[in-house]
Amino acid sequence: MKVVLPDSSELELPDGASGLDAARAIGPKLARDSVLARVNGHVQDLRLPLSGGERIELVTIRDKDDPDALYVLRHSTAHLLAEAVLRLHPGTKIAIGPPIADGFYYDFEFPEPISEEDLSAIEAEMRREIEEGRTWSREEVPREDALERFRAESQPYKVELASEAEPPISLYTQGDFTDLCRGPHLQDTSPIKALRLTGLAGAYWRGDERNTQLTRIYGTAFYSQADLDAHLQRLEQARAKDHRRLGPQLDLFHFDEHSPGAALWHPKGVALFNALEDLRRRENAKRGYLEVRTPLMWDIELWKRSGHWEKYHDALFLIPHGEHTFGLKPMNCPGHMLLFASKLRSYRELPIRYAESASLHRDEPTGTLHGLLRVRQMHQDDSHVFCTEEQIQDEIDGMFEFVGFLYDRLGVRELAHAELSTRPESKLGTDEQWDYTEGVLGTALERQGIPYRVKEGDGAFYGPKIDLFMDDAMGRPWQMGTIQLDGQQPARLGCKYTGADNREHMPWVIHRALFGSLERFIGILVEHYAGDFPFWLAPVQARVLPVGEGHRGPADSLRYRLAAAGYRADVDDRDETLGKRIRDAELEKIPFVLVYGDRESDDALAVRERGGGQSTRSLSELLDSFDALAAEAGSA
RNA sequence: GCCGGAGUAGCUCAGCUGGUAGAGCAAGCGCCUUGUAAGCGCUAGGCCGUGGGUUCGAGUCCCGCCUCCGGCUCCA
Repeated sequence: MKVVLPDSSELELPDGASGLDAARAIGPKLARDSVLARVNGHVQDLRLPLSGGERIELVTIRDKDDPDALYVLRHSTAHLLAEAVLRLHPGTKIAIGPPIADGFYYDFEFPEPISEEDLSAIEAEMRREIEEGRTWSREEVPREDALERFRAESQPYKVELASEAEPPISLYTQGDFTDLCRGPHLQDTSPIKALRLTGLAGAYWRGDERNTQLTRIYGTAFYSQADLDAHLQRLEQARAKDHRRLGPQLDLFHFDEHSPGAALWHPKGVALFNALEDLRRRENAKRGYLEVRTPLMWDIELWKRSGHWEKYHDALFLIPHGEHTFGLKPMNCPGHMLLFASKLRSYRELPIRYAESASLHRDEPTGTLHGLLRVRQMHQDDSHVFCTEEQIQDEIDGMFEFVGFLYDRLGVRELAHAELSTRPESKLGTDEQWDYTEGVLGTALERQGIPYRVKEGDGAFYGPKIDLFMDDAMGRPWQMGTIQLDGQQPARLGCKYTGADNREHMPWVIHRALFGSLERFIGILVEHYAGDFPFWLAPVQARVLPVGEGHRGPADSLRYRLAAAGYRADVDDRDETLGKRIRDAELEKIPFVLVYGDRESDDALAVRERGGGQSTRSLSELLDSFDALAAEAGSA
């Protein structure tokens, strides 16, 4: 048979030859260095037979940045981990051990609990295995053989997996350790040049909290020590962008243990917050949104009527009050429904777009709080659009235009990806309604070309939704904006309008938040810019530094004239050297520093830009450039 | 909520096997009178997260709780 190589040449091989045989036919070095075969674009274990006509590519240890090459390396390292764990902790039950984005993990049920201190011994054992050398062999067996084997070894999780796996069932063995595994795997341990166990965590079997909690060990591996070092350095750099570190450091906000999950916003943080709020308010107004305010606290009877109580009452902060119980609102929708329903509406009024950014409270589980990214008190740029069925598509399209506008202004478009969630098991409404609404959202996403995946059954109980996500500095995804269609809640809360046919109709409601939680959005912005905000967002846009004591008066006057022109400016007149104050301004990432001494006047200001560029400009020139910078960011 | 880890001065951290708590930066005061990324000196500052226990004696050992960190689950 013949197979096709990447350079389009053909290679003649005996029938049934494997990827490894192909490598051998080309050269001994290639055979030694190959880690997997890519056959017609799909990864395949080197040991598996090829078929005539296939396009094959051999991935080697030199392809050290190839994701597939890293996957196979880490997958094999995970097997070494399991071998080491079984040797050091006999009686451990092994579950699954896949490669993941930056490494691998393996889930175990240990006979005795282990702690992080045990990891170094396990890691040393893995190193010993590599030093000794291990070769992987692959075999395919009937299901019954696999079941028997894992029963004999008292490995219940493997028995469960083997009983569900698609035949042929493949087993990989290195040393005296055999694992049920689809592969592919390395030929032997020699390419594993650097490894590290990075962490320990609880993880539920099959991701279901009703199941046993297993112990997950995380690790990573590379083809060279330098690559591991570079990886660890990248992590260090990402940690330096952590908003939980930068926030207090830049004097934006902090948290106090007496109100977990609720930020204390400092003046500079509020400046940032308000810059976003101003943008939101201005752009909402341009698009016909009407700002409203509804109560913070409601009798829980309202949540029972809206349908939220049944599913979400655990997350409500409750306040007993006489015969009644009130709850802090976790969302604005019922209030907006009541506002709409407060009088008879005509189809001529639609669409009505209510917007509100009130404080919302949700009693999130303790273990889930995470700086500004997961809080208990937050503010959404929330809105509810009441419209007819014919208006839905236009409204949705308008929202996506709005999202694109905001992302471009804030420079975060490339961070965004989306999910479309369809009908859940427990839901309100008929299948026909769900067919329609899911279709509308899917169409809108495709028109916008936003990358997305479908999550079957993950919709809200009242309608399908689109969730917009962004990744933090560590690469963890967070849900930001959301757009949800709702044909149920308006009915429950008595929303209706009179149509052109003079009959009563139910409006559709589109729930939407584009930033999502302002808190979370600011957290992402801080990490994205590492605190180096664009001029229009910077909490302090300009700082005036009087050279000597005698320059305090003119420096103050300059600062107030900048403020009068609408810019956030302050003065640093501490008794410190100029060099020290410039250094501090740089560390605070202030875009403009104005040194003011004997040589300066309104006609000649000494301007230093963030990072060090210096120039001399008149005050009016400076204000012109401020105006230009602000306008560029959509702030005008 | 679950698993593992951590909590010492405003911040970053040191404090070995139990014996009366330390540094740098920041702060206050003084000197210097400053020209584009750290001037010098002095001073002050700590229910060692919190409640209990063991001990002659606990920052240090044990238990509960709180908060935070890494994950898991959840997230209208």
